[in-house]
Amino acid sequence: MATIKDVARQAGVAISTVSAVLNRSAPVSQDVIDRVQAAIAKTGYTPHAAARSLRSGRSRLIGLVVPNIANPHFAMVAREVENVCLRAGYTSMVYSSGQDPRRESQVLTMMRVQRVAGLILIPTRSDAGHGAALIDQINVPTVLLDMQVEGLPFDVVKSDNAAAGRLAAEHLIGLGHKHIGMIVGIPGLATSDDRQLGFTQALAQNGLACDRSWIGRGEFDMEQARTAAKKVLYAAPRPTALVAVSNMTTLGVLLAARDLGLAVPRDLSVVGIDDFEMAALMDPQPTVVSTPVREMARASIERLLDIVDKKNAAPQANRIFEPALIVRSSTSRPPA
Amino acid sequence: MATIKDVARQAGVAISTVSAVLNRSAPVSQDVIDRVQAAIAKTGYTPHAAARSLRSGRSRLIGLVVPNIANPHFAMVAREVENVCLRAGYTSMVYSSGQDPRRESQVLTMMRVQRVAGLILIPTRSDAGHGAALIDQINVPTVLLDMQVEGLPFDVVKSDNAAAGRLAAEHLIGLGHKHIGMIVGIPGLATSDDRQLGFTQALAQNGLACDRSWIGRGEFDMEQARTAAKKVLYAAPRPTALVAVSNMTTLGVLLAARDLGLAVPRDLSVVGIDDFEMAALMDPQPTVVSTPVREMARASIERLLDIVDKKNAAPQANRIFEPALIVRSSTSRPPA
DNA sequence: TTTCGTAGTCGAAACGTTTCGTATATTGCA
DNA sequence: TGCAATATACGAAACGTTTCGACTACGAAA
Repeated sequence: MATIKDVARQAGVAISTVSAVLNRSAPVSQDVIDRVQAAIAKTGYTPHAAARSLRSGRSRLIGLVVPNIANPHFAMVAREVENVCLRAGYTSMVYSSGQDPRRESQVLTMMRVQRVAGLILIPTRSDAGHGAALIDQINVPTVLLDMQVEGLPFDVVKSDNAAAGRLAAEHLIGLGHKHIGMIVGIPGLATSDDRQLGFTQALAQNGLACDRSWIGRGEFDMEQARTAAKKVLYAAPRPTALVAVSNMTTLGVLLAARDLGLAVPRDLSVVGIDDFEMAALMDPQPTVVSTPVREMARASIERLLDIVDKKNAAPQANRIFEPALIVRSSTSRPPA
Repeated sequence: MATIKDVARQAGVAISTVSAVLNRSAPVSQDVIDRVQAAIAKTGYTPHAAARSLRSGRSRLIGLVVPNIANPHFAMVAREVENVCLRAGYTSMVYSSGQDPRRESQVLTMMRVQRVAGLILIPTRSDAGHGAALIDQINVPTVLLDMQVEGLPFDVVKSDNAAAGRLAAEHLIGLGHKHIGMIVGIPGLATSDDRQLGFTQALAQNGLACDRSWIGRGEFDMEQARTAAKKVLYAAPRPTALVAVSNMTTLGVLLAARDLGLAVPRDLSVVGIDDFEMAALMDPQPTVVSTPVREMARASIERLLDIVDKKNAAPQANRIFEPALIVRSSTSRPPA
């Protein structure tokens, strides 16, 4: 492949001059600019990112770590990040942590090997212990997406998760449900914990108790949520409504209801947190607390690039987005 | 950050010896190995991918270009590729072409700048003209996924698209439909063309004509497919069944039917090509010709790594996977 | 006319590795 | 005991850039 040296020879100028043209880093006469550009075209020169980043110490690579790229929710995040990066002359690099701290660590190492200039991280845990583990694995500007991690001093872009849980519960309470359960995710993960907290608070404020057996642990996975929901639905008395902590959880709950021959919403109301692109074509069409995924993704990458480009490196207040209830057909008044 | 130099100093050996330990590229005594490893642990050394790839001329980066990472179908592909790469010590880099040749070209340039060691490409067009344009943009081992491109000498991993179209049509014919239309994608794109070809052949073999007004162009996009399908469904006589060329197209068709107040499958049967993970929770549950996405993705990355690692660089016969019909509730006999 | 500042260009060093030829120590064998 | 062969370790060059100090012209100010 042609190198900057070939371009320089072809244009009859010094290597450093070509570099100056390429980076607009020093004044160059129009004549030379033209010759260099002609030489670039003629040689088919493509800059060598590795050489560039080795010498300059800056990589123009952005790492994105999501729980699972195959989950449409996170795929959407990846798409937004990709778009912003491409426009800004950065290259993004997406990897899945699989919600597993060990794999997360492996992925972070890879990101370090690649010397990414910045990181957007959806963490696998949010407790202080995990924060302590993460802190010496991360040595670049980072924005946390979806939740805070205790002990990590990075900017956070998230939605108001407690509000989401509250909204879901209040909707069901408003419909007259008294026996409301929830399928949560992984304890120690703020998205799950906060949503559960809001849920519990809403129940308490309305004088409702939540039986322990009505809380199931679904691990953000469809099949696990399905199993957990079935267990909850075997409880006596059986809850008449269930809140699902995430999109995959919602699918699991819906399948569990079907497994048990329960009609939604007649026998069981379900409200999910996080919306589905295909909601209109689902059966039932899920009532959902939706979160502005794209806006959040965009906010996080834009904030990150600001920091990386030194436009505004000072840590800022967390960006917190408001969730919104979307009522569809998976909820109704409880059976008489 | 610690460099190999720091490790060498700490271990009291030469830089080249550390390198030999790191890469097992020369015999080193056990004593030295131990000292080097201790030094690595102590200094927290992380290799510098850019320096490594600059010097060695090999990057251990794999590029993946898909139409749209936000489409769950392609997100699944990305996930498989990611997994295989991680296990093999490679790093993958996913980008979306947006089905737009200009953006595809931009993405390919980026991949060249990054000096990827190999490429998995789902092309935006498959005609000879596009092949000619691509050939001088690609200078690394490449595997084409989903379809061939005329004039490109690369290995191909795809499904039997004509068979998919045939399967879809034959299912509808078997149910007794006489008026069958199809919403296709972009002409000049083999996935679409071949599926349409199989579809047309099946009709012809069964003595059925396909009115031109029953073919709509949906561009692999939900909204465009919706519009195209509505137009087709305004035709007189209106088709009693529609085949949709892709997953997004199927969604568009289903929405179009709903827009026009047509019940599926009572008033209109629909069979899609490519399955949905959430099929069980859809209304109607789509009858579909499914394609082994994950297996294809895995086959393509494994083949690519074989080539890149020089294990087997000779071009091989295309890998062609067989599609399968999955009958659900979006198809039935035509209205009397 | 001299001096100074500035636009334009150049050359060489440096970034962190790998690679390869060379040097040294150790072993096996005559 | 001596010598070839082998096993280890080393040093320096090179990969393709960016960066920075130095040099040359030339026009403006004194």
